[in-house]
Amino acid sequence: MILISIINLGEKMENKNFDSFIKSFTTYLKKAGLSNTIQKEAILKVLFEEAGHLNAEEIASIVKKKYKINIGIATVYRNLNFLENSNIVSAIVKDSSNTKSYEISIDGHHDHIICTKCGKVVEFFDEDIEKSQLEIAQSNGFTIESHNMTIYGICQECKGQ
Amino acid sequence: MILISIINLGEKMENKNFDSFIKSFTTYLKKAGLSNTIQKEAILKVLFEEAGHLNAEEIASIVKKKYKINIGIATVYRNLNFLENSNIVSAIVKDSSNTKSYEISIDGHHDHIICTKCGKVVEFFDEDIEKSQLEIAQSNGFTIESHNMTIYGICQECKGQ
DNA sequence: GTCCGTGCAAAACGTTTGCACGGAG
DNA sequence: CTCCGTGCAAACGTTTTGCACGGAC
Repeated sequence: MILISIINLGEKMENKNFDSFIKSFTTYLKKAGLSNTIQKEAILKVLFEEAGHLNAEEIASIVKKKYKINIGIATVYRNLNFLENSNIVSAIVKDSSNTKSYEISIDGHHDHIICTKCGKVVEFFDEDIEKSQLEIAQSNGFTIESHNMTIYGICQECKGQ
Repeated sequence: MILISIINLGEKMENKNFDSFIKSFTTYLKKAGLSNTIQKEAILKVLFEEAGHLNAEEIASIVKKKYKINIGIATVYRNLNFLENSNIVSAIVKDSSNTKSYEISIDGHHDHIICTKCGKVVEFFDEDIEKSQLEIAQSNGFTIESHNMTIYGICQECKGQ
């Protein structure tokens, strides 16, 4: 039941601006008996505005600089974990490092191509791959919860050099 | 050039027994100016025989118990990194923990479905997904180096409970 | 004798936890 | 007054690094 409202929140986020997103978010928190804070909002705003894939340290640093809010790294991790479990943000691991990078799920689900040279991340969504995954999981008796589809390679610019 | 011989080694490994595999491996090391050691062989043998997805600690522990070889965890990591870069072993991350598990690439490339409840790993290979990935990468100007396709879900047995 | 790979221990890294404080209801 | 979320610092688990030793050539 909680899961349903979480997923709905994720879906409702599409095509909205940040203010209305925060409104839904606060409502969601209240329903769960939790309260919104300036830190939670700042983390989300950074992910919303930077639109990149940021790790916890980067988020903390931007929050401090841009919004002059004192924020502890533990708070960032606590909130990112909460947001990830609520399907509001999603995490990817850029190869070679063991660091998780996060992005807001506002554009709906997509997968990633990452350049192993410059780190550039390109997003894509492929209906066929999604369908194949579902079939594979089903034929193996699995119910899909999530998946991670990341392609690593060299981008055009880096090939040119 | 180094990369080519590495990839060839990976391909040549299919359908061979461990002895001939080690022979190719030693040749590959010699070409690269490196030497084989009892530790390298033991790590590979464990991955070859156990056929599961083992993390560094597990590999070290099995090497010590089964082959009575003293091996330091640093050596295991050093060799696993080398083997991964040489495409001889590949790593997956079982969700929630941040630990890498390794498997030998002897059966050729495949992807994984992991049960988030019991940790069971099922391997699969899907021609259509592979093809789609190639097309997506190309249309974005990328040359694929590798990819990670992991589906997380609940397996039949865990659903039954 | 030189060099490379090792074991050990310490360090580094990303992340989580314990605790006391402060602000909201 | 209570409770929840926070900052800080310490702890944690995984992985990497520095160093000295020993064996292969």
